[in-house]
Amino acid sequence: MDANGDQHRSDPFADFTAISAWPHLGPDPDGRYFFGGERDGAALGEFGWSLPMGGSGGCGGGGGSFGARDCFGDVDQIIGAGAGGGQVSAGAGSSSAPPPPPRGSDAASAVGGTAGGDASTSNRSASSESSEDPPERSAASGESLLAPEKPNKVRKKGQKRIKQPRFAFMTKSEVDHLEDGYRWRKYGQKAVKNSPYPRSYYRCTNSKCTVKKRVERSSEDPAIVVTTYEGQHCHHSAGYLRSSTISHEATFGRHFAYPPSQIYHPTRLHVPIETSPYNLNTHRAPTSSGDSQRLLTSSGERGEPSGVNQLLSTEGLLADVVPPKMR
DNA sequence: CGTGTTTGACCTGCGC
DNA sequence: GCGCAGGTCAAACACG
Repeated sequence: MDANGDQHRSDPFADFTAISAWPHLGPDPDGRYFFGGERDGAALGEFGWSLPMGGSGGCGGGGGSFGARDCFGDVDQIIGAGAGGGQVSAGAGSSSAPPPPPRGSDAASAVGGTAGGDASTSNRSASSESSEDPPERSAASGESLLAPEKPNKVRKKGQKRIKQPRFAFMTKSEVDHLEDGYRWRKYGQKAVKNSPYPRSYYRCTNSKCTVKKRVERSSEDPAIVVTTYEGQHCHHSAGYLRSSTISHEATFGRHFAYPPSQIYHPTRLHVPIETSPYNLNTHRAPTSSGDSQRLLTSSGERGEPSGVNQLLSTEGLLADVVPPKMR
């Protein structure tokens, strides 16, 4: 509507510049939150994530750069050793190679990862709101994991929806919905203004988990998929395990309980993928700084072709809870 | 039958 | 207050 506010309005991440919900996280000099170093890993961990952060050490940098820690370096392999270059290896890397078991779980677990437990509660339905999923009470602890209140018509008037911690990253991929070990249920799709590509909304299928994610393609580069996660998983990726007798959670670590079918299935994740930092403020990967490249190189020179996601680096801009005003 | 997707309608926040 | 766009709901539908 307001042509003026189009930019802002269409910017799904415009509000990512708020205060951190995590005490151990701090803003970059420019006030933004990037994943870098252990603090970032911690942040991701709190999301129940162990995103590859690039090569080991030394990658941390000033504003915008995100350092990669060893713990995440391992993850790099998992997601896929970068083929270097920073540009997509369309068709490059053979995609059949199964990713090595993630070992970065220690970092994540150290952070608590999903251990936070009641980090999030269900907001899926009015019913869940009533009984066994009491509103978030961890806010007091500073985690700001506020109750995922029913964000719809059922929600009482005046009650504002509270944003949950979010982070985003962009990935070069042919597929929109990247596997991350969790089960997601698509609950909506909307056309995005100024973009020919729709935005899809997913919710974790775990009834007690309120994590959501939005997936959309960059209007600037259709090859790039921007994934935004919101909230924290209050469970492990057990959803997949139901169909698997193999506990990858036990094998790979809590944060990488990938189902065999997802990890090794050549037809599901064979598309070369490259994930790069995503500046939620600028909607761009900080390619100019070369951070991505460096990270990519540091983690990708293993030369291991990856059939799975090539998560080169993640500068998921940590977004976090912003003043309860978005809805 | 259970689970997931599609899609139009509806709600909400925000700028004007 | 209005209108737009983002976000969500929920019925219908598809699929294994």
